[in-house]
Amino acid sequence: MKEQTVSRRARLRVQTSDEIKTIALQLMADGGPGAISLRAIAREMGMTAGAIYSYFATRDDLITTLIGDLYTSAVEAGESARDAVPPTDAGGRIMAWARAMREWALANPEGFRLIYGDPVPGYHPPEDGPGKAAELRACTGLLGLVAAAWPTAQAHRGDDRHYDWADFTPGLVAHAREEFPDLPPAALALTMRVWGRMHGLMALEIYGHLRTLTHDPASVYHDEIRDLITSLGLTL
Amino acid sequence: MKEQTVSRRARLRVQTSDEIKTIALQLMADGGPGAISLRAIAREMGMTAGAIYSYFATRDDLITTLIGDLYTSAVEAGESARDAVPPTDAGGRIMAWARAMREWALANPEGFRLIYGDPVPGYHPPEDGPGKAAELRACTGLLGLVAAAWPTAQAHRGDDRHYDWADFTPGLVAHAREEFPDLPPAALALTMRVWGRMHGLMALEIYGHLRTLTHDPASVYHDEIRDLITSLGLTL
DNA sequence: TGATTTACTACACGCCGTTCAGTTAACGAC
DNA sequence: GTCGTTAACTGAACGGCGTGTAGTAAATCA
Repeated sequence: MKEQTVSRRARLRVQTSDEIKTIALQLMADGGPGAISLRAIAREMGMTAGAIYSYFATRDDLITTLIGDLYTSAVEAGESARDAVPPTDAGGRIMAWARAMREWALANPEGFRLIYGDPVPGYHPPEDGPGKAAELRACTGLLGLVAAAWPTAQAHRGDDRHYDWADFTPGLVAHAREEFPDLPPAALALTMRVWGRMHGLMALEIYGHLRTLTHDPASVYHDEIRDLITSLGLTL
Repeated sequence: MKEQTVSRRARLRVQTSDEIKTIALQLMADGGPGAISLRAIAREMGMTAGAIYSYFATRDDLITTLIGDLYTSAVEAGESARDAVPPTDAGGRIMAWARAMREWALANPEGFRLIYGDPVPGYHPPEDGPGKAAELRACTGLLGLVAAAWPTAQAHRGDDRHYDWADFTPGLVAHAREEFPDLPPAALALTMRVWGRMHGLMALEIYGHLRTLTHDPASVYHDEIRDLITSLGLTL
């Protein structure tokens, strides 16, 4: 039973590590991202703050891990909503993704803030890491939605700037050309615009800037996504 | 010289208060919003932290004031860029506003974070106050841009939801109907969508989510705004 | 000139992240 | 089964934070 020997300690370690993350998420849920403090987590666990340093090198490390987990869960929400719509319905898949993302954000507003905002003064996300991996996965999802719309979107496009592969980072280019070999560079730019369009109203809503204006942000958002879909030459 | 008597003390007070705000903005500029601490400000001024409480009841009060100032400066940047374009060129005015906003955000990234993000753990903006006043002013600016586009935009609109005045907050409705009596409720929804569309890519860029994707976020943003303008039935 | 208001200091409280020497318990090898 | 090793954890400390409060000194007002 050599494979038994990796357990006990390791199992307890994973378990404790998960408990730290769970409590951190819970603290964040009621109290905002700023409520994530090593001391508060340790207090909740009946430990001292220093003990957490056995699991995470620093508080920012913990936050980076949390961001990765949250981002992954958001992307998975979008993916499964998208996959519930047949691939032939490109517009419907975009709407499904967009709605799922907004609903995830409304259900996890603090998570949204952690991913897209300033989680903590002084925190700066690392260039790589789980957060970036999840972001790339989200980009891939959006790129797929754009790819499905590309034939019709091309006809509806205005006089955009001409884009080269060199306008984008090598990592993204390699990834995109591997996943969708037929797409031109302009599709990457369009993907970012789609992302921005979904993100804008969502961010304003989550950060409370729409609350003082309208009682029905959902309708505004849905109209916006509908307009996005028709602007890609699709129907709903 | 009774009007003289309001000076000296009052003048020094205003001066000190301005110095506090200036130093706070400077601390924010190099160090992020989280670097705004009463102790750091006081240290920079050769005072103790407690002294600042003579000028601002709490740190959140100071931040609220800063947000008001910053937001006002952003809106003024947009307004003056817009006013440099003749009112007959509705599309050009939208582009001018959008470009000015993005340039302001790039020049004051920490200010943008302060206005639209989580400046500090635990800080929640008050429902009224200078920040909200500036936001209303920004809304008015956008509403004016939409109003100029409304005749053509109507023709290009899809099958949006029907909006009533009751879908919006009384304050906004009163303000909008006073400034632009001819606009229907749907124009308010469109204004929010325009706002969201400008905000989305800007927020992603400021928070660093585009940096790992493209070297030319400006072009993407400008294409997006161009598309927005044509979707309103305008030309550029 | 005397009373009062104001700006400010000094100090205290409890919070925070982080570090580190020391203790305890589990582990792997013999 | 015992022993050296390693990992988890404690407890105390350091410096920094926002926020109060008591007291002082100066400017203002009557």
